[in-house]
Amino acid sequence: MEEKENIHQGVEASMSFLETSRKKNNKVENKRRFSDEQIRSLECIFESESKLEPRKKMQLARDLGLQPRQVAIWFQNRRARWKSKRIEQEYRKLKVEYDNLASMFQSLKEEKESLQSEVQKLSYMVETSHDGGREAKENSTEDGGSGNAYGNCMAETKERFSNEGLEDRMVIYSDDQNERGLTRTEKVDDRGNELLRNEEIPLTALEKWYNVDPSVILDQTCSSSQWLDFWT
DNA sequence: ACCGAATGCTCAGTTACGTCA
DNA sequence: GCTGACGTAACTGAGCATTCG
Repeated sequence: MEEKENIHQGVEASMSFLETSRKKNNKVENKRRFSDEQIRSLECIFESESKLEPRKKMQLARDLGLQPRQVAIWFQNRRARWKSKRIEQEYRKLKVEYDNLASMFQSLKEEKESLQSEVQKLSYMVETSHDGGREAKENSTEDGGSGNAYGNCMAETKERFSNEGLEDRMVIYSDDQNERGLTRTEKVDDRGNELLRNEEIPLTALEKWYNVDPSVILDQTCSSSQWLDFWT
């Protein structure tokens, strides 16, 4: 009963619309909104099919007391509204994903910076201990060749490092258990062991694990800013 | 088979009206 | 009552597919 009244109301609205809709310049003079019932029916059909076949359009127009053109325009506008809503939803979803990635990138960036400064610190420590070795070697020649154990050890190691590959360096340490190793052991007892444990091993380990020179890592990570620029 | 006009549909963009705070 | 924002019915023009002579 109420439904029929609604449709009747809609039909009346549509009829008055048709009678008075067009005047000068083809402009709509008295635009009427569709009734709730008309909208409900249109929405109901739109849910199952967003495009209407011509026959269905005619039938629906008859049922709702509208012109087929009005039904076609309603579907057209409804598709447009649906599309803009969908674009809005997709935008929101992408924004959330972007924000998550951006914050993940930020924390990775901070972690990278802290690791870089740690590597720099370690490099500095290694460098200063190498310099200390050279000083020690110089001192040892001065006191007649008997020498400073730490200085000899470091000077020898440094020299080998500059001439040989990483694998060779590892062999040197294992070979030191032979006759040469013995003399070294004697000498190394006071300071050398501590040095190797605390400073040399971390460096060689670092080089072995990454198979690169730490200073190169620093240079590369700092300079390869193409993708970094993208984010910042 | 090919061509061009007519027709009908969709879409993006725009206009204009109705409603509401 | 006036006004600006907003939602929406309707229009416009372009592009595309189909039909028909």
